Amino acid sequence: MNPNHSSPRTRQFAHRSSPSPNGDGSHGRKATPWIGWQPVERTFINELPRRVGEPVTVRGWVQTVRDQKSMQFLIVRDETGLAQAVLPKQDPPSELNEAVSALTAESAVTVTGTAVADERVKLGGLELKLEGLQVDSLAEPEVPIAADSALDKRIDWRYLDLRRPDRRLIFAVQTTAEHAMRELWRGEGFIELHTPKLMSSASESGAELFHVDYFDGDAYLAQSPQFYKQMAMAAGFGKVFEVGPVFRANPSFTSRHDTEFTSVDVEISWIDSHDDVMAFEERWLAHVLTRVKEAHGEAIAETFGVELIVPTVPFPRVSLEDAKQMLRDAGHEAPGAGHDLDPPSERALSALIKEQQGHEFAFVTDYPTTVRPFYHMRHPDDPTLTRSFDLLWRGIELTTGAQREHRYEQLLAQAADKHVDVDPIQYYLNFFRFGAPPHGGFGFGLTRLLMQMLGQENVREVTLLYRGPHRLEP
RNA sequence: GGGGGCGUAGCUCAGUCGGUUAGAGCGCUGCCCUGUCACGGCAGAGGUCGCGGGUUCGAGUCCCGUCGCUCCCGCCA
Repeated sequence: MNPNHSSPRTRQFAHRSSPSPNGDGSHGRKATPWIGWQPVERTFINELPRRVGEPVTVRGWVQTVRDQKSMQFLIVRDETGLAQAVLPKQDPPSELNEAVSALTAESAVTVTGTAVADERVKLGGLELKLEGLQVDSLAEPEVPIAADSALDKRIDWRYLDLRRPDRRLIFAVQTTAEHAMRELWRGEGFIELHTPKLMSSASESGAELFHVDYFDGDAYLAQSPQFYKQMAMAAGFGKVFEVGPVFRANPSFTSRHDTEFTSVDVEISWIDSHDDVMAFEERWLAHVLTRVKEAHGEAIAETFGVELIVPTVPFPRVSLEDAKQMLRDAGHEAPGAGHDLDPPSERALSALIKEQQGHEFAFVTDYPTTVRPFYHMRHPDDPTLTRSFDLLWRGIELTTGAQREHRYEQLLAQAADKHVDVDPIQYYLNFFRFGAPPHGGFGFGLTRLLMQMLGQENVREVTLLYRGPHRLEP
């Protein structure tokens, strides 16, 4: 990373030399001793209503301190919510009073007290009569980001940004979505793969490769598990999936690209055409969205203002050329023959289909060989077209899929036709020499799914730690 | 790789036609405040206006270069 980028942080810390409330410069370094009551078993904040009248221990972060003349209020946040602790001020102030006064926002604390119901408290109608406090780690005053800070700055301080409940929701949704994916895969006998991310050559995704030194030679980071999914087909695994990282060395500066992201990959044997792949994918996605809506639909609507619509199956399908005609008929520009849709056309097409058919998803099928890799199977009746598809959701490309060419001689012919150097990928071509089943599958961008699901405008918002051309930290 | 926009206090931003001592809100520090809950009140600290050069009596403002961020296109998921 370039030195200019990290200098603001360095400068910030250098300026933070003001004495801590402890007078020993110990901000964020060590826990203070217990004051007052020792802790009992930890209670999460969302369980407090069931513990009214009991002694409880709450552990979390200081959201706010309201230190008044005769009363102190402390708002504590844990991963389940917010709660208020209250402490009358003694004259002179008690040791506990002094400790509360010395707290800074975002400090990590453990508090003890009695949970009591009190209608005056707007925060859930209950509070903790504070009786003990330990500062597990005092935060420096003045955290470097706010809720409305620019995305890039928030990513600099991602762990602070992620303390916000709305950011946490993103990853709770991701967890539910992945779980639902696996639920369906497991129910249908899919096998999970973990394919290597170090490769000797490109996996033909069309994206640029990251080169790495590999002992005395060279290696590349995998752009896709494509070849290995197909190997699993040749191995007789039948149906497979993988959720894992892929690496793309494209200098892409957009809101929907990153250089490392989580790809969801599926491959299925003994299909008749790419229609079977699409039929699986739509059923699978409908299941995922059903589960996410069940678990988080309300929270997503409240937090992000987005209504999650569980799609009906089947999704609309339109061939690429028909899609272009639809666009032209509706008065939009569309790319010429032999070209893929550009992003504005994708957005316009999604909007058109939503308008005409009331559906947010759309499969665009039958791409010409000019825009697809050599291993996509071609139509028997029109060899200029492939048995392939993209899946659009709300104007964004979520998936590319296809039936693959499993016939060795035909595969060689298509490689020659596309001027692919077969020497470095002979190992891949070998997969098809000893009996390969007809098969197909798709690659699916997990971050793009989340972005669309939560109405976010940038994949960086829904990526735990974004990686881009100029971003390798934190 | 091509094009557009933006860089001013810790954060978010304003800054007129080039004019004297660069502002606001939030945050921070101190004091005050009988239950706050976006608490409130008073006071205060905090700025190499991204960086370098130029034009000018005078530059946050205009010009050139450069760095960074961002969005769009290309590429892709």
